[in-house]
Amino acid sequence: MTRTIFEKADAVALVAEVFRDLGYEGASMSSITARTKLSKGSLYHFFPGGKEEMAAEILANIDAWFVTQMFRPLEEDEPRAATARMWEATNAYFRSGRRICLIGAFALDETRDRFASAIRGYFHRWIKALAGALRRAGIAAAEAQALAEETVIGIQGALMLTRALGDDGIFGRTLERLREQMAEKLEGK
Amino acid sequence: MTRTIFEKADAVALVAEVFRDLGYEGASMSSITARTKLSKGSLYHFFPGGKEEMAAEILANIDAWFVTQMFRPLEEDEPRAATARMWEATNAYFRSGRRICLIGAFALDETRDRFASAIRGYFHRWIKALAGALRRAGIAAAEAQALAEETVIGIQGALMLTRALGDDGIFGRTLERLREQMAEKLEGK
DNA sequence: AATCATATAGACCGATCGGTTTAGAATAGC
DNA sequence: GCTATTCTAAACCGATCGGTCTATATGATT
Repeated sequence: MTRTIFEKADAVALVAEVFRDLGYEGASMSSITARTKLSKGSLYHFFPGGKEEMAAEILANIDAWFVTQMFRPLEEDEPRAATARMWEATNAYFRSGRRICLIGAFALDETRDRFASAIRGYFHRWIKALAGALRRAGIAAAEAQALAEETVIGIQGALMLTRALGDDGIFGRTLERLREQMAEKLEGK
Repeated sequence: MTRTIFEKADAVALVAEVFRDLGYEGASMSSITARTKLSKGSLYHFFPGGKEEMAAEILANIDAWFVTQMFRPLEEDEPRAATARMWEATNAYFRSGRRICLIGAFALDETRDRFASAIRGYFHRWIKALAGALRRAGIAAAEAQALAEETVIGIQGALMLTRALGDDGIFGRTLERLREQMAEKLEGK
């Protein structure tokens, strides 16, 4: 019996890609084992709680990435540097639109109910952190909040339309438009 | 054996709501029969091809609604009246954000592969029809295309964020913002 | 080298999946 | 009012579902 060693972090990343492709309900244990090359034994060793635990850890893992790479910088760093970093992180994470937002996808069907607080927490913190940075950069509170919301809406909408049309260009030009729109408000203030 | 009579159109609408709630993979035949009160016999009478045929007919049905209520007016009617009608139709159809876009949701997982051309066709025609109306209203071709794309992105992003945060207000204020942004470009031109 | 904890492979389980079939009730045409 | 057709109900089917379990291989500890 040959044995391949995996780290749990690898398992989380591999299973995440399957959920990203197939969705929570669409990702069956057999499709997960087939795509990740992890046996059921390995999967249930890492995730005794099965699919639900896999998804929960994946969401936590994504959230943690955004917290360190994006939310905390927005909350703590110099706002113009932090927003610049946000655009880079967004483009990198979503691979120029070829990768969907798993947390957003989960929000659209009943998977949302299982992970409602994680989903809400992620988007709430993103918007709040961004609004905070914009406010610290001198934009009025209400306008900062609205701009932050518009920005996240635009990113999510662009990810969806990219997949729907199979057009990679959409994400890049949407990000560029949102970035310029934000830059104008930052300068104008 | 009591018998309840359904029209096929009713069946399409009932099953559509189940797909909307649970997603394509999440909607099992048993959950469909339970929620719609249609027996398997009835469902397979109306849709001999099973789930896939149900979903295909639902998508066609949604598409047809948008074609008559939104796309054709945008393509043929006076552009300002047609865009005004689009905002009303959008708000009505998505029930102020409480209803998701099933076609968009399908685009996010592998369900997309089954219905790729229907999904692409729907979004492509929406953007093209809207861009055409904007051009006829005097906006330059490139700007009209970009504005149409931005608008659809904003609508879809708002639908997603509404579900993710459970906040009904998002959709309404996003629609209002997009409408005003469009109005400015229509006036400015 | 022997021991032990950890990790992997895959057979196996009951439940549920999508789908088929059979039987019977309601309606339409005559 | 009879018959043919349409539609509904639910038992039933093999396949697949998520999940459990056993056996075994590996790496760390000694």
